[in-house]
Amino acid sequence: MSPSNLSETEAASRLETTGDRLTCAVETTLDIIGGRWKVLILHELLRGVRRFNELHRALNGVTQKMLTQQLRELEEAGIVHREVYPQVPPKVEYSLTPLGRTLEPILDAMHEWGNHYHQSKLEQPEQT
Amino acid sequence: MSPSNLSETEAASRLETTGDRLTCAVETTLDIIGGRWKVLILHELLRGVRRFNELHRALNGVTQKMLTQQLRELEEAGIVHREVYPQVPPKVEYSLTPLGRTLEPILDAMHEWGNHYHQSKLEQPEQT
DNA sequence: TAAGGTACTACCCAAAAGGATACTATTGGA
DNA sequence: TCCAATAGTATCCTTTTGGGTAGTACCTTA
Repeated sequence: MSPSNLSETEAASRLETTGDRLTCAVETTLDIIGGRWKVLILHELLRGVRRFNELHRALNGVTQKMLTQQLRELEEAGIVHREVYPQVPPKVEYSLTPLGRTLEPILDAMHEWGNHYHQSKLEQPEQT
Repeated sequence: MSPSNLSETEAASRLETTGDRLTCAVETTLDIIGGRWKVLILHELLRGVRRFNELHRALNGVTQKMLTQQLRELEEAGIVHREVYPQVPPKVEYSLTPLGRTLEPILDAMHEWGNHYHQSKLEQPEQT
């Protein structure tokens, strides 16, 4: 269960060759940012620290339950940091961890491709 | 409903400012590659043309139904091309369209980040 | 005394995604 | 004659995901 005598790089790259899921590293990324609200949360947090209700207002349409749920998943993945201030009324601040911030290039690339895609769809709406 | 008198770039960038989904371009990308098997299919097709059964064998564990479904969605999005040879037994070849090939940098970035993530998890398995 | 704000949980429900199994048409080969 | 191979459908079922509503604790303000 532990990495034992493997070096860390060996252990990490083994995830690439073990079993039959050859691109599981891509799927790992997808697992983490693939939720319904995750990229929107990430987008907000890339701009700075946010309180729960700030996120709730920024992500028009999200329910409290969903927001909590997605934040917990991101927290568990080590992407966001949750800072609770023991005061009343409660105050909780969410921010990106250093690891979370490394997602920025991917978000950017996806943003760019999304635009590129819309563009190409406008140029050639359908091509059977 | 039609782009009418907007230039294409104007129309495309409007998707960024209209409504409350500010990062919808990122979500567009996620919609397209976010399926359970999509990135694996993309990974295979980035290496070359594949027949249905070749994909079926390469994606260990996928059912025919799921494979067909995901391929149809990718085809509809203009990402993959489906070439049917009218012969018996049937022969169908799947390949990436030029648009599909533009996804490669994103897949690469996600692959790299996934490895980076595994790496960091090995270094710091948990940090409450 | 009552309402309001914050950051949640608990419970229930609907829809979507994913999957197992069986079936199809056609022809070549044993 | 019967089986295998290809590229699928069709039908049913389970799991996951997403969401709505209500309720909670505590303090401040009116």
